Amino acid sequence: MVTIYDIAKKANVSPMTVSRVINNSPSISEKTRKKVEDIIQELDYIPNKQARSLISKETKLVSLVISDISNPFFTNIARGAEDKALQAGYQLLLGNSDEQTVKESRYIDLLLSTKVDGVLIAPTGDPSLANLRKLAKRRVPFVFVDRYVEGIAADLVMGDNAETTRKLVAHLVEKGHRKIALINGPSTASNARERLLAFTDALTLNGLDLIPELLIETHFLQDNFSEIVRTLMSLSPSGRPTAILAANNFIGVNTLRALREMNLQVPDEIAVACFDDPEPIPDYNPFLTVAAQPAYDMGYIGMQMLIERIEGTAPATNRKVVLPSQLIVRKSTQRS
Amino acid sequence: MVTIYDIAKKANVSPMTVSRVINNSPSISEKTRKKVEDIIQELDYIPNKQARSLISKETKLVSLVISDISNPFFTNIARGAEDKALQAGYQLLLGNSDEQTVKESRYIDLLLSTKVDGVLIAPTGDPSLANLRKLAKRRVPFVFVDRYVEGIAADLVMGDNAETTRKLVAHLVEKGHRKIALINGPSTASNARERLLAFTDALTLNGLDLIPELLIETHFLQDNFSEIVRTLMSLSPSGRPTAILAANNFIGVNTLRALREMNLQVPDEIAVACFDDPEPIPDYNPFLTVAAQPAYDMGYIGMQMLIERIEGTAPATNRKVVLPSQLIVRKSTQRS
DNA sequence: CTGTTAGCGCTTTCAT
DNA sequence: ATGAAAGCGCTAACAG
Repeated sequence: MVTIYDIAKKANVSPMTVSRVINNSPSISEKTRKKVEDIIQELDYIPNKQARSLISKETKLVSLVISDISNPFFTNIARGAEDKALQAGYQLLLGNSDEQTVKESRYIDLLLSTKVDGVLIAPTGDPSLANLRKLAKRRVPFVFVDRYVEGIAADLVMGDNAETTRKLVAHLVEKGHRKIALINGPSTASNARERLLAFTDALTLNGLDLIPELLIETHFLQDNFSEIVRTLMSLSPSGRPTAILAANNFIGVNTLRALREMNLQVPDEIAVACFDDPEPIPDYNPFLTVAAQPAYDMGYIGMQMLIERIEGTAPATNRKVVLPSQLIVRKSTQRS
Repeated sequence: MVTIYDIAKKANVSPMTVSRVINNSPSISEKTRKKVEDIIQELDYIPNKQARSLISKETKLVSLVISDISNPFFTNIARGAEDKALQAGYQLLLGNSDEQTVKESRYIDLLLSTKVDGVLIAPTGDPSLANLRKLAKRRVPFVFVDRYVEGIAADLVMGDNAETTRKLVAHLVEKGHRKIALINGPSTASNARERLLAFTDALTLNGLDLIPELLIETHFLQDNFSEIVRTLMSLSPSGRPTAILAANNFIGVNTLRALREMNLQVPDEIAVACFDDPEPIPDYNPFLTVAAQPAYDMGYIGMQMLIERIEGTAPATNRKVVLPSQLIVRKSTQRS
């Protein structure tokens, strides 16, 4: 391996001079700089970040901790985050938690040892608090994306859950639905809590009754959706929902699948809408009505805030960026 | 920051003893081990990987360099790669090349400086050779996924392009098509080359003429697909294709979009099929007929081979793993 | 403008 | 079973 010592020897200067050239120090004569740079070229020298980090205490590594990169919502967050990171000279470490706090915890331990400069995280839910405290204790800056955790402060970029829920409910009501079921994420997740709250508000606002049987709490990633949907549709004809609102794209798609298994026609027999677009390439074969959140922007803005925190250019108070979603009405709520 | 010196002092042992405890060295008395471990717990000590890497020459960092994480094909590769990496104690750095060799090159330079232990890469095409040589020169192991580059050897995991192409063409022929257009990727990419070769073979095999106007070479990511499709469909009625085969999901979806702009009905006026599924969650609203490659497995197996190379447990000769694809016939090729 | 010294946190090598 | 010394590749702090 070529080190600054090899360069120094060949150039008849001290290693420190080589270090200065690498770091574009101004106090280097043009002549020496040229000489050293030529030899760097010749020997194809690349600085060793490990050694540099040991002194500088920065690694130029950041991490994105999300539920599952396979979900187009998180995919786009990742793409936005990577773009911003690279642009600022940071590299992105990817971690999937699969909504499991334990997996998230193991990953955070790794990050702590790797000494990443910061973490952009969509926490699994309130139990993530312990994991985030670990970061805080070691003074590793982190920023929330999509969800936050009570009891620990950080910059936050998320969708406007209240407004988005209102829009979705309003759309369904406008289509004539008066019995709308909500298949929600776990109440330990801030976005699920906010969506539930907004949902009940929206019902009231539209003069609809709140029917407890139609409020389902489940998980964003793993559950027996067939059974959940079957139970909903087995309610007495007068109590059965005519529309289902799913709290994320994964639930939405699985609801669709469950209904297909039951041979129920969407949208004729039941309407379905959800948060987040399951389409990675939007608008190619639209079916599901969705409220699409600007995932790419969330990742990009979140990473931007994180880097500002890392580099100390962020304001002292924590920022909260709330991004609007876009209602995209498609076939799944358009009765023929 | 807590270091082994802090632990050592508090435990009345030498830093070396602490190091031995951390690394599970057998030559430590149970008593000392317990004492040290307790203090590690108490002070919440986490080993510094940077310092360790400086000596051990390994970072437990690997990188995945792909075209674009937003493409579900690559998303699934990433997920497979991350699962395997984490399982083996490695962390994954993500890099998007956007099919640009220059961007890929910049990223490789970063990786070289970060001293990753290995790289799993879907090279942009033959011009990537210089980038790969940089890795080889520094003895950074790499493995090809999806595509390879002539002139440099490495383990490889890819789809069976020949067989997949044959299946797709056979399906279209069976549906009665005799004029099939191929909208292919750039000939600098190995998969595009193999697909073109297999395509012309398949035509011959099925007794169809090879019509040069129906063989389009474009890019996997950026191009004016509207114009390409428009040109194809503007051919004389006798020369116009009745089916289009797209060389990846992105081209497939954009072809669909272009046809919609032109108010041409798929599949009634023209059939479309493509390589790779654009659906992240398969089978939720099937439309496009595709040959789905096992992307998750590609990522997983590729990472596995990479780790074996890194750890020296791989065989001396380079391995080539060719995975079969699955033809999924959907509406876009089923005339009503 | 350039060089010397010391040390980042850890492990290898040799002692004891 | 444990420790002392040296050094991985680099840079901060000082000196000249």
